[in-house]
Amino acid sequence: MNIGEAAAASGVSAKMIRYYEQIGLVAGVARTEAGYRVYSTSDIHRLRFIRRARDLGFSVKEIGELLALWADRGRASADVKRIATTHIADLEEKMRQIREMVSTLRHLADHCQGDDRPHCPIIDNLARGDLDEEPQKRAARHPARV
Amino acid sequence: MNIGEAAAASGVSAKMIRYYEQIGLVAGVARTEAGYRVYSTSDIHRLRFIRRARDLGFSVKEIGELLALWADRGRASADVKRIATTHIADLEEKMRQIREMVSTLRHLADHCQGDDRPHCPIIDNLARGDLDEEPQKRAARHPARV
DNA sequence: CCTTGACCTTCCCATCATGGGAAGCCTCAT
DNA sequence: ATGAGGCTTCCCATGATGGGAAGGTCAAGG
Repeated sequence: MNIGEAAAASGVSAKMIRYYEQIGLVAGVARTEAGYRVYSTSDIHRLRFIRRARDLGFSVKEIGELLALWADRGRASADVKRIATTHIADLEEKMRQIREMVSTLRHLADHCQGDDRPHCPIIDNLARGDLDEEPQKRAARHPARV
Repeated sequence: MNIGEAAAASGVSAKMIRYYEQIGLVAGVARTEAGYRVYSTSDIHRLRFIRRARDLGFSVKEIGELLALWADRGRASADVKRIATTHIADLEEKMRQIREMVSTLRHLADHCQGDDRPHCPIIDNLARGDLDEEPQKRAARHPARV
């Protein structure tokens, strides 16, 4: 199987397949004499695993760990679960941040006339919004970019 | 005011202040003879506006538009509101995606024993999870990285 | 047998917002 | 005058992804 067919079969773009190979997420596969990459069905399975994990928002680093556990017949399911629950917590933290933004924004937008006059609570809030609602909240919020 | 003081006063790091200047979000400010940037209080206000907008998740591009509207005494509040509501919709879309991930993951994690045995529904799902629940859903999901 | 188009290869660049760090200059307090 | 700490510019890295160029390869049809 060519990389193009592998991409179609796995749902991972050819670009990304090469990238995953480069960063070591998938081992270098076989090559034809001309240098074309050749994929086996087990390579495809691995790529599908990766794609599914990406769809669930796992980082490449986490996927590497999951792949290792997948291959490890003597794994402890606790190790898998730990990765998953940590990831869930990350996602929930992001959701919390977004929810807070949305609630502030919606409140402001609801009070904006949205007509052709200049007065606008949204602009007002940005222009004189308090800088320091709760300092440590900001500090906690800052690292995680939304 | 030096850039360091401006950073402390605005909540925007010196690095980012220089960056915003470079991409034109803030105009080049005055300089001392030695080349040090000097900030006025109105510069600080602008930086605070930017920081507040960043905290609400606006992109740099959107902030540029908001800054222009802020400066425009003849603006229509409808223009501001449009930017805000579009942004709200973006955030809500992200939230929806994350929520879906979390719900899948939580379901899987709830059924994982988390002990020292290898059996694990999380790994099983990744390994043989359907690739194509709803193709167009995936397509819609893909562009927006979480 | 040769051409053509669709593939493949590598390499470089861009995104977006942010931080790290080096090399060198400036300023202020001692 | 000296040293600490600030400032300057410049380059690099992040994470996951796409775009595109230059050039090699393969298969099908004339």
